[in-house]
Formats: sequence, C-alpha cells, structure tokens
Amino acid sequence: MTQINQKIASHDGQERCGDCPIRYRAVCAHCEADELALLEGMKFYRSFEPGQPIVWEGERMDFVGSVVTGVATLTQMLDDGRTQMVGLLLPSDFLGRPNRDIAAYNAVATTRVVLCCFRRKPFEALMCTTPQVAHRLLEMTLDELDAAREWMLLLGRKTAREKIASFLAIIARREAALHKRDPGGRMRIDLPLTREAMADYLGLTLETVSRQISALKRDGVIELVGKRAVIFPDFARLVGESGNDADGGYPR
Amino acid sequence: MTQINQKIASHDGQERCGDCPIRYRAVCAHCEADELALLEGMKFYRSFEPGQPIVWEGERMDFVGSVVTGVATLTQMLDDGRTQMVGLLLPSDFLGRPNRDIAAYNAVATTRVVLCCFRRKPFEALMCTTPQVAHRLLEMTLDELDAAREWMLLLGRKTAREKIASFLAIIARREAALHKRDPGGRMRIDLPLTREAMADYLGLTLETVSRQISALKRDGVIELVGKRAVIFPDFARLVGESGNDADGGYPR
DNA sequence: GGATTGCCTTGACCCAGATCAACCAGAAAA
DNA sequence: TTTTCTGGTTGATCTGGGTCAAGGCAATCC
Repeated sequence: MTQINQKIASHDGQERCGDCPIRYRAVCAHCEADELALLEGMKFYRSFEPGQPIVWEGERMDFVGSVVTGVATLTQMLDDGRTQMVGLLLPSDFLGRPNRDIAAYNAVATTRVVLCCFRRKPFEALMCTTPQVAHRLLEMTLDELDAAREWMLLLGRKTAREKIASFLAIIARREAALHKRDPGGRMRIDLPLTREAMADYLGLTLETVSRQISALKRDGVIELVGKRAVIFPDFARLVGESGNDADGGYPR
Repeated sequence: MTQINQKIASHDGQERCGDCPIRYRAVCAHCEADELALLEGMKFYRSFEPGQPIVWEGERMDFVGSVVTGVATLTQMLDDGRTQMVGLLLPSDFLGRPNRDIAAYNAVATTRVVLCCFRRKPFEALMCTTPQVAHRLLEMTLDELDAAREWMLLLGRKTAREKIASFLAIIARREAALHKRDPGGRMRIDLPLTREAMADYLGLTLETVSRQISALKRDGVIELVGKRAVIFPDFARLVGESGNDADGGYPR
C-alpha cells in the first residue's frame, strides 16, 4: 500500500502531468507507461454551454469523466419541484459512478464546461486491471463523502448568514487551491452560481440569499463588484462568520 | 471486472457466509481461501455499552470495522454545541476510513454495539493485495455518498413532518432488509434513537420531533407501543407522507 | 431608441418550527 | 414508600426565514 500511496501522492494537489486533470487528480496512471497509453487512447472531450444539462436523472450514462474547466452542479428534486443541490463540480472533480449506468442526479453546466470523458466499459475494465485507479477513486469518493457530511452540518444547523459565509469561504478556498495560493488576507472571487442556484445549494430561498449577501456587505465582511464578483477585505473575518473553526474543516 | 463483480454479487444483500458481516457486505474474501484465512486471523471483536463513545473526533483510530449488532451514530458539532448527526451505523455498516488514522467524527454507541474490527495497517495492506476488497469498499462508499445526498435533500428541503416520516421509512426498510422481508402493509419497528438523537439526525429540535410523532399518531399514520415501538398500519401511507416517490430513492 | 428578458434587490407580512417552561411516566435508587 | 433521574409530551410565545409583490439594472433584440 505505502509504495502505491507514495506513487500517487506525488501527483496529488499540485503536480499535474498533462493537460488532462484525470492524470493527476482523478485517476493517475502516470507511473505505468502501458496504462498511460491506454488512458490516452480512451479519453475524449465534451463541452457544454451555460445552462445546458449534462445528464438527466434516470437517463442512461455511458461515460464517466472529470471536469477540466467550468462549473457543473448535481441536483435532486422532490415531486412538487422543491430542489436541493447535492454536489458542486469544480475543475478536477469526478462525474459519474462506476458500475452504474443510470444517472442518479441531474447534472447541469452552470458555466461553459469541458469534461474529459472515458467510456464506461473500458474505464471499468481499467479499474480492475490497475489497482491505482480503484484506489484513487476510493480516496476521491471518501473525500466527497466528507464534504457531503460537512454540508449536512451546514444544511441542518447553520443560520442563513453562516450558510452564505460558509459557501463563500468554500469557493474562495477552492479558487485559491486552483491557483496554488493560500487563502487569506484580502482576496477576490467570482461567483459561479446565480442567487437561485446558491439558494438551492444552501437550502434557502433566493430572496434570503440576496438579503444575507446585502447584510454581509453592509457589515463590511464583503465588498461587491457588480453582482458576481466578491472581495473579502479580510478572509479571516469571513471564516469567523461561517460558524466553522479556523481551518474550515473542509478536507478538499 | 465482470467476473469479480459476479463473484462479489453472489454474496450481496442476502447471503451471509459466516458470523462476521464483513464477510458478505463490507469486504468479502469468500472466494479466495488464502484471503479468507488472512481475514480470519486479523479480525477481533469490540463491544460498547449504550451511550459509550467509540471514538472521538480528532482521536487516533488504529482500526476499521463493521457493525455486527446494535446501532451507532456519527455526529459533528459546531463550537457553540449545535449538533448534526451525519451517519447512522446499522448492522453491516462500515466504520473508519482507510489511509486516515484521525477520526473525523464522533462515533457513539446508542444501543449495545458489537464491532468486528481489523487493525488499520494489515487491513490497508490487504486492500492493496486483494482488489476485491478495494472494489467492495468503493461500492460501499459510493452507496454511503448516495445516502448522504438523499439526506441533504431531506435536511435542505423537507418539512418536519416529512422528515419524521422519511426517517421512520428508512429504519423500517433497513429493518425489513435485515430480516429478509419486503417492507409493506402492516409492520412494526423499534426506534433505535431517543427523540433528541432523532432531532440531531433530522436537523430539528426534540420538541418538534415529539410533536410531529404525536401528529402522525393522531392522523392514524402510525401507532405507538410505549415510547420506542412504532406500528405502521399501512406502510405505503407512511411513504406517501415522506415526500419521496414510492421506491423511496434510498439505494441501500 | 424603446421593449423585452434575465437576474437581482427590497419591502411587507406570515408561519413553521424554535424557545422557554411546565409537567408526566417509568425505572432505578434510597 | 418515597425520591430522583431520564426521557418524553404539551402549551405559550417568539422569530428567522419563507412568501408574495413591486421595482431596479444591464444586456440583448427588434
């Protein structure tokens, strides 16, 4: 185990060994020349326009993939239309489930999205022949589970203001990670979601989202540039508003 | 892949090939005599009394394991004491995360619990040498992720009444699966949690839980025997109250 | 230019569920 | 037998966030 872990760890987080994120984060086969060639031959790209559905719940899905650029969402709905977002897919996140060809959630592109895809069958075969692929996928799934549980705490117990602050902090952390910087001090982000989508993510209404953003602005926690760009004069202050301890607890 | 899947599938759900649930649900090595012997040599049992903590968040945890009997909970807390349950561990559920020795959540036994445990190091080694173990664990983790997402929908968008009905339906389904029956018609379950623990699971207060249970009783959806036993005169009626479509959507 | 559309903000009001508080029932201790 | 404790119920009241409704502001389209 340890050897394999070290092999994989060397590609974690920062190092990317090509143009396809699957190579370092989703499923890295860099260390195995044969597998690399196999992955190269298998992969193909698909792109989606803002608002365009990627798959619909219940639909057949014959590929898995990971996000190269853009932002996509996973949502669930009740019969009467109440909607809850259950996943936010940012670059390097994985979409689809091995060994299940029916999508369990609606996946929608919220910005222009490029996916790096693999046909399901050969990908599943690859998972069987290369343990690293299965191990990496397990690691990623466990991370997602941790994130989901963090989100359960937010949905179940945080106030609207804390929810908004938590959301902004998450986006800021992931944005910072993408540019290999540490979040802190003064920083700026662009919101990848509309107020309505944020509401669906946070278990709120869009009016409440709007009001709380205005309140955070009034209180000097954030500044707005237009509707979509947000500046944090002091990132620590934002984190203090989020209800979490300083480290944020978000493992990703 | 397919061969391995078939091998494993034969032990799924119903068939149990020994006294340890890890053998059919968590990590089945039945088909490999050597691995079976290895698992036999590795496993040991630990039991916990009601209310006793299993591990505390941040504590070192040098084992993983699966629940043999009883019910345990995973909870997260905010600094000010607000508590959210993020997992309910019933028999055959897995506890602990490979490749992480610091517990991320508080795990507490709510009834008398028996765990079938494996020391972390040899278990991780086993995961590397036997792909089935890693595959099975991936399957289980993906199921847990689905359940967590279903729970996010509940926490974010359901009313108190729907939350209670959903919770009762989940317990009933898992109870039925344990006794190899289909849930339906008239059935009876014993609640494994106090009102307060249910509240922490559902993102409510214990008073609201109590009131909604009383309301469901008044409306004839459930009958109570004492405080902890619940009878559903008509299981379909309960499901109708839960906000979910008939199949429940719960993949486990 | 004016009209339409999509997204956002703000105000007024309301209600589901939280909070605070009293009380109840059974089990265990004294 | 009474006392205490734990877990559960119920009532009265309050409030955070939902609901409904009226604009505002750009961008795009005739």
